[in-house]
Amino acid sequence: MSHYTDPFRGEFDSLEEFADRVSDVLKCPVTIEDANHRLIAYSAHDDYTDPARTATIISRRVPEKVINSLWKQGAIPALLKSREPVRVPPIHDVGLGSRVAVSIWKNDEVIGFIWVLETNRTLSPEEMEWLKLAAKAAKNKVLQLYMRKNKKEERVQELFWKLLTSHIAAEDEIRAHLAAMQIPTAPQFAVVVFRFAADLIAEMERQISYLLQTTQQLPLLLYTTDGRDVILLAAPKTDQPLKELNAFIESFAAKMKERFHIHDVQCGFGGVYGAYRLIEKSYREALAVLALKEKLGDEIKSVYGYAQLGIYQFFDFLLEQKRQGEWTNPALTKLQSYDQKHHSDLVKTFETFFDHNENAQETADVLNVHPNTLAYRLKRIADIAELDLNDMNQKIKLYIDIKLAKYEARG
Amino acid sequence: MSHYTDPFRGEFDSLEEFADRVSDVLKCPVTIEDANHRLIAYSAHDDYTDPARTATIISRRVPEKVINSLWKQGAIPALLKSREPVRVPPIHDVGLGSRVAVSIWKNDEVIGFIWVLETNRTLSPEEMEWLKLAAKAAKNKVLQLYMRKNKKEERVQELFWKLLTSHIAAEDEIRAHLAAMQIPTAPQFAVVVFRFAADLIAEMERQISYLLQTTQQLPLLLYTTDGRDVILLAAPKTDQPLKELNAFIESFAAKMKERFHIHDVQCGFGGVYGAYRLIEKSYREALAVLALKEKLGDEIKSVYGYAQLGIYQFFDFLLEQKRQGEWTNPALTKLQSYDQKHHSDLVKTFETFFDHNENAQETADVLNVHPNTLAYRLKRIADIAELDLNDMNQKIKLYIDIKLAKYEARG
DNA sequence: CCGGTTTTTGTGGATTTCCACAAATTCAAC
DNA sequence: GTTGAATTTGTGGAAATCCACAAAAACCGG
Repeated sequence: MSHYTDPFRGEFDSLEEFADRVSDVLKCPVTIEDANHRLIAYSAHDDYTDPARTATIISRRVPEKVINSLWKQGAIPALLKSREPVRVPPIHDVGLGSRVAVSIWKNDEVIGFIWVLETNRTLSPEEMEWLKLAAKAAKNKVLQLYMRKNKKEERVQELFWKLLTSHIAAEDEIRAHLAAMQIPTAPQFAVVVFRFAADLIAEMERQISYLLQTTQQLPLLLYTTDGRDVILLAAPKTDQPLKELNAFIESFAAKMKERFHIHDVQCGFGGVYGAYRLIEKSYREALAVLALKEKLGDEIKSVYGYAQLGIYQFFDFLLEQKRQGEWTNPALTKLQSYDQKHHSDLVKTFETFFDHNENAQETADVLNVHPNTLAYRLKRIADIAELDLNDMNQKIKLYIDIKLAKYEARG
Repeated sequence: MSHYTDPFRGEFDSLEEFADRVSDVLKCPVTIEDANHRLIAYSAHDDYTDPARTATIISRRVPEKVINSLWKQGAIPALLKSREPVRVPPIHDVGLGSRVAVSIWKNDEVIGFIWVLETNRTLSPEEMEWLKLAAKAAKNKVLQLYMRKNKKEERVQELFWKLLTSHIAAEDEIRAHLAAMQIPTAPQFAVVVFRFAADLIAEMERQISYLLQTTQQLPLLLYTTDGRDVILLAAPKTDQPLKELNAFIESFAAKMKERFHIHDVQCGFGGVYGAYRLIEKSYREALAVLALKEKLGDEIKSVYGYAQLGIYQFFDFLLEQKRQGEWTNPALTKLQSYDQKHHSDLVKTFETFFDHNENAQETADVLNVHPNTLAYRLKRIADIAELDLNDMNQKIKLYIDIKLAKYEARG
């Protein structure tokens, strides 16, 4: 244990062997992860591990909730900033015992981590120094994996683009390709597109990739980028795929903001399908959502899925129709001219009423008027526009025409 | 007063003179009407007339409510069947005193009526015979008017067709033509089309024309026919034109049924416009309503106006889109397959719910289920289709897709 | 036929809506 | 300014909705 010997010098056949060596030296269980918290290797001769480590080994990746708490607690940010070992106090919530970690660097990029679980002892400062040496020694081995993975990823991305552009039509062929690349199949999937404010630079892409890799909410089969867009093939597991996808997107956006201070992420996803040849359709739909968001802004702020676009799905068609034919809604025209003449807000009232699901209370609150006022205005609208408020059909038409007018104005 | 003199032999300059003569002979006020109850002439030297006669003379036509009661009471049907005079007892509701009437015939067609108001005397049988002679004597004079009017009508119809087909574009020119034919202008109008079960034969056309002529609910500017269709240019007077038009159509259909036993009359009307060049558009819209009715049947049974078609206005367009693109609503698909598998009625439930304006009570009644059942099903629908029941947008989309599927199935 | 799930119906009470009417306020035009 | 119409707000009671819970009833696979 003198400071001029490097216990990690020499060749190791595998990272497993290396992990065992580190474990031997430090007399603690050791795990080695890549930059995305995927398990690369772990020491085998340990009598005790905490639940977090067990789970990591079982699933070959660090559980998301553990990663989350390590972010919150500050360990991961620290590891990403410095080459010094970091001690993490126990976090009982997620079954994490006390441990020490160090990041593995290649130039100025983190490519992995070594974790040392302090089972019933505490590493001495000297041992901490050794850990630093271990991180340096691990670099080359980890890098090899990293390179190999990147190579594979390139080929996979190429396949993804073929799917996104419908360059392979035969379902069998697609299945074969996926199998060859060890990409799991899934009964249903959808294309998700995140669109950032500017073209993606390497640094940012790494952060995004990191976030996606560590997400375990829903399996991500394929991944690629295109200018400002990050494109994913996500495979929801339950029979409520839309909920899953929405939750995933919300959490992704939240993490982007909180960890990397990146706001301004738009997102859309297409239909959930079960046939691979429909990937292209799902992609088109995802792009359609984003295009609509650009136009409509707030109107559909919290909508991500094409399926949830509702009537906006066919707004492009309608607008085209409207522009070529003489499409007028006399009812709307009357209301508009009434509004103009009397400085009233009938159109907006109706729109808001429908925006809030015909809920009187809610609408009145939003408009800052008495519920009776709302009722009065609706009656007025019915009179002026000769609209039968009991006829959903007519109401829908008016609503669509109002939205369409807005859409047209911006479009 | 002997039976071998005809007091109406000889020449009369005008029908007015003739009316006076009849009045002199029978010692009662006399009015002469054409087949459509328009006033042609009336005797002048009368000291007493009842309110019905006064109104007739003022407006130069028999008030509609009087016509109605004469139909109900049976006088007009009798006059149309026989050449014998008919005595009508007083009908106080409409200000009608006791009177005797006879129809004026040309071949086997009624071309007018002579009315004799029995002010303070009752016609004797012999006087009734004289009245028959008067009817015969009036024939030629009335016929002249009738011919002249028909000639004019032909030219007017020609003009109407020009308008219906947009053969005259300049507003001024149209206005000039109308003025030349003494057709009143109107600030707003719409094209109404009645479509009968079969091509119109002369007899039926006469009945229709009669009904339209005697309608005073709303001014009818122009009239023509085309195969099974009767085409009108109607000019609503109020600022609730749709209500007027609907009422007119309902009452027309009711009278058709009740007086002439003609069912199976479809009807549609186009938009209400103020510019003559839009007559063609209104006509196209009226035809669109009829075409949709053919397809959708019950769905829009009680809708006549294009404006009230609501979402169906753009169904043709949507259908086209649906057919060429891959337009699927996964939510609907899921519901349908659920229905199939479990023999349930989720789609129909949702549709009915919306058909009845999202009214729980009403819908439950129509479906013959407990309101709680309805609530349960809706929650189930939300789960299965991943539909947010608080999001009007999504609900509308589903509703439209349901209707569109129906429409497609029939179209 | 059983056992479990899904669906339907029932109950009761808190909450909300609906409606009619009236008072107060605003607005516009004379 | 005044006047009258249009609009907003307030009030109260009947009706409807919402919700949670529970008991039936129907359905389904073994």
